[in-house]
Amino acid sequence: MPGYANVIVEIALEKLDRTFQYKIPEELDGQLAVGMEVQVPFGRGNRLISGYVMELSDRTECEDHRLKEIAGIAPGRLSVEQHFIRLAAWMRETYGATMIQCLKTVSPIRQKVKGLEAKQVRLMKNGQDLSNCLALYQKKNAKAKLRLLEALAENDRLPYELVTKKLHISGATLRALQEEGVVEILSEKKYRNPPVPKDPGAHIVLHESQQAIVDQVLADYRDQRYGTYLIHGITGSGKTEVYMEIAAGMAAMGKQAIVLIPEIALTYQTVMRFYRRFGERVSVLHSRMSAGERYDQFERAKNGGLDVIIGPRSALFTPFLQLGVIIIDEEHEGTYKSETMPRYHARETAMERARLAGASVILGSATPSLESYTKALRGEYRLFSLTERRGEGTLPGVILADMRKELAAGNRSMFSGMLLEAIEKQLEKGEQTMLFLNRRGFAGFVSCRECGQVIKCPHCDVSLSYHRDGRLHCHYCGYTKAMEKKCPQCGSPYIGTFRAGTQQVEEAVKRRFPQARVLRMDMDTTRGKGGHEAVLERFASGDADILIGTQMIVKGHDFKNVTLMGVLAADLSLMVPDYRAAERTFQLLAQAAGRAGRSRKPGQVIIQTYQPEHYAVQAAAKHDYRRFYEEEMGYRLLAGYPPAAHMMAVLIASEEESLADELANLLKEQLKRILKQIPAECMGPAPASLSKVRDLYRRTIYLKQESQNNLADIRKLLEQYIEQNGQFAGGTVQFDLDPMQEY
DNA sequence: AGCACGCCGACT
DNA sequence: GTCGGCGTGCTC
Repeated sequence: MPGYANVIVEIALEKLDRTFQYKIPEELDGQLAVGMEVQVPFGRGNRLISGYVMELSDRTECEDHRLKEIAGIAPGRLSVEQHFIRLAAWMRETYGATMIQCLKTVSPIRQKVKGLEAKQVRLMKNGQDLSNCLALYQKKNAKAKLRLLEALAENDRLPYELVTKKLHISGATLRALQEEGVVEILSEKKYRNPPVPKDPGAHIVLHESQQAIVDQVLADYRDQRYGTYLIHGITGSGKTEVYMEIAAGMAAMGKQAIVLIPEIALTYQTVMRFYRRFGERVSVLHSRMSAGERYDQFERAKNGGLDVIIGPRSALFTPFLQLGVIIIDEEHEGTYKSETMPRYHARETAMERARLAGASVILGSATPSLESYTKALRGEYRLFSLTERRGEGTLPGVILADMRKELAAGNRSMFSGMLLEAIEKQLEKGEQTMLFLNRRGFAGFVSCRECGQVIKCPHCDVSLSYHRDGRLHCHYCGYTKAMEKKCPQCGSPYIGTFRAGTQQVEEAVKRRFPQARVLRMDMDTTRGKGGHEAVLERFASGDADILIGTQMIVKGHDFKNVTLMGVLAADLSLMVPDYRAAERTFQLLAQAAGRAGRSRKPGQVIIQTYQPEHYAVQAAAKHDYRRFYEEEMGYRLLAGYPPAAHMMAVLIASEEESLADELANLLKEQLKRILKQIPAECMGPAPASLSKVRDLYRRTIYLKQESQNNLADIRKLLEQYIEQNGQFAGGTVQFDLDPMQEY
């Protein structure tokens, strides 16, 4: 039996990102396990605080006499906590962050104190009393107290943070003042009501291909085969119904389901269907929820009050005691990757949680990520395909409009003749049109409007970006050259950065079709609560003939009367300097192409492009995922990009530009030494694509290696180096495994 | 975060 | 000298 336990203490301070070793007393021998909550004596006063067991061992690095004994096991301990501690440890190992950061991400327990309480300091004296106090402290030379009272005399309530940080009042001084009755420390609690469920009890009849998936997953689960399943289902093939039936099957066995969706606001319809099916037993988390509301829902989940939870990434950490399945809808979406530390991917983390809990994972998408599809082909995931549309809808016909020909024919407007004609007809028929402006990656890439050629980095096969210094830069390797005056391919002078926004499109449409009623949906028109839904409701109710928008209009909304989808600048996102550019483009186009004609009326899609021959455009137009996959995978294999290999971005940031460069070079030098032991391809340092953000100068280094473990080892060595080197105090270094975006 | 230690100026 | 206040650093 191990005699020692490494415990991480329950203190909301990141400086304590380490474990403390305790002796295990005889009476607790054999009762402790990793993840358990325990009471330990801590600090000089030996006050009892709670902590979590991180590790059990029978050896110690400390001299034995310095170690204290664990006082006892915390009451109300639960096995979920155990999973969460292990999950946090896995995240730290995989993505590189502090244990505290990982624990905070994973466990609502740690967040509750901070999230629920907004601490304030309030003055309790006024008038004569106050003057007396001030005089007294002046006499006693109590400078800190005086400083605080003067500040409070002007404003009798101040946030706790401000008092301790800006006014430099220590906790000890504040407590003394509270004892004297001069100030009061308030902690405000905020609770709000959970969302209200609506009309439960609807039932669904599944198509046999759908039923087959449900049966297989549930049968495997009953046989304790907890696998991962990828459902590749075209838009409208009824994936959501499959999810609901699997969740219902789990609920019947007393097991719970977590359903992850990319953005709650964009999948309102999906959420409503779950409400109708599960009523009180389902809860929805969304990003606008306060920490308190979220915590309430987690409590409900823990107490057995829920069968299903739906939410974004963070819903993955719902403390269900009998987790049966984790479902990830639109698994290819970039929002599943966290942009703050730890930079975890919800898909991978879901697998780990499922592994710990003994649960199944369902991934669903019309356009699976290359990562998932590759694993499915290798047999690591069970692959299901749903190839038929539910109901009467059929896949719309897709026409490509070659914008180079339009230009050659003298059409310099943003609409092809074909699209104008089609819109005209729609207006006559009284049917609705959506215009999708693919504006992802507005970054200043440079393209030729005659031949469609994009200027690329000779070393990296990504587009070069035009910077304000008038030169072209590669964000991966740092290569730079002067701006071209003519197209290097065809010599055309019509070369430049591409610019177009939804506003310009709206104006152009209004000019061309003054009689049409036009709605625009973008960041500007949807700002504020319920902005998306308001615009979509208006369009759905027939308030407008044409809806213009970016990404957000192609996701998850079914409009019965929309029979034309026009895609402007389809290839815009092909030119983003990112190895995932083609994948993103294909996903967006395929989604747009599946959007129109979702009722009895047949739909039509017109895609305007400067590169009609590009495989991402071609495959999307033909609704042919497999063709896209083969081409793209060939490219990834050739260039060594994920999923053919793993990649890690090292992000260096500093307020001082020279220091950012210095640190980047220092890391590169150290990397060169490390790479002698663990070989890997290394690119950079280079300025990040947004080389200055919020007054921070940013530099990047990229690493490629076949094994994820090797990258993790390199990261650990770099972390060690950074910790030992004092020069890194003026900057930050972050690591991002298999980044979803360029930096 | 909380607690003790040690430094520093003021006062008997 | 000594006392009280205040910043600093450590916590198995």
